[in-house]
Amino acid sequence: MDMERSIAALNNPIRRKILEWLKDRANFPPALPEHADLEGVCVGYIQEKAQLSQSTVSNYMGLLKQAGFVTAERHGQWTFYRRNEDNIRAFVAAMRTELQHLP
Amino acid sequence: MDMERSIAALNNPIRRKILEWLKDRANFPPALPEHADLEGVCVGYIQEKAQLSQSTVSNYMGLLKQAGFVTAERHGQWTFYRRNEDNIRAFVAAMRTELQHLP
DNA sequence: TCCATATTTCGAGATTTTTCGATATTTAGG
DNA sequence: CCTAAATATCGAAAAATCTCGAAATATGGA
Repeated sequence: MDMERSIAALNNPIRRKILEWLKDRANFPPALPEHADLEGVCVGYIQEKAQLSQSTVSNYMGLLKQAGFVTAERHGQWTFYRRNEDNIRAFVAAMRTELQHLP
Repeated sequence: MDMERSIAALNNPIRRKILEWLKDRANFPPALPEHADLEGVCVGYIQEKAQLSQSTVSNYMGLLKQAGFVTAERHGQWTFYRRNEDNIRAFVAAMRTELQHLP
């Protein structure tokens, strides 16, 4: 759990938005039929919503991945990103422990 | 609750350390007798622990204050900073709500 | 093999953040 | 009023981040 890297990854409103969008696949266009069974969302769909250049979004996803908030899975030409709920929970817990003055 | 400003304020290891130090007055030198009844810690003591220039620490405390994590109280020449536990709790809760995928 | 598509990586200019020393401000005390 | 002490503010250089377009890589299909 690298707090430094995690907080840096969250220190950007679009990156935080992406994490929120990924809570629900329905926030993105329907998957292609051949991807129907796959978890996660491909970069192109995320880019479309983020309204940023493709390379910027790829960079963003790399930062979120390094921070452990998402995992990436390649399927053919596509990379599917999805939230890593365990790591996200662990980060929230760590923040709470570090910030809050617990008795 | 300005998440943008709050996260930016936390996006620095020394600023986070300062918030941790402020959990316990005992992390700093004993207060002067005439300050014995006052909550909070003066900038000089924080600077001593942070090992950064006076202006940097003053700037840091300003950022933490703007984010709502601390409050400042002037007493004579001194400014005493202390944690705002309510706001810190509120921020942790907001982070949890924003990040975690709650059912 | 060649091409099209999806994504990553690279290089660079623009912007923001960091951090400092110098200066200004505030207050206490003589 | 004058000085000293604590803190805040200002201005600037260095470092980091943001964001893009171009180029490189990976994959699937004709």
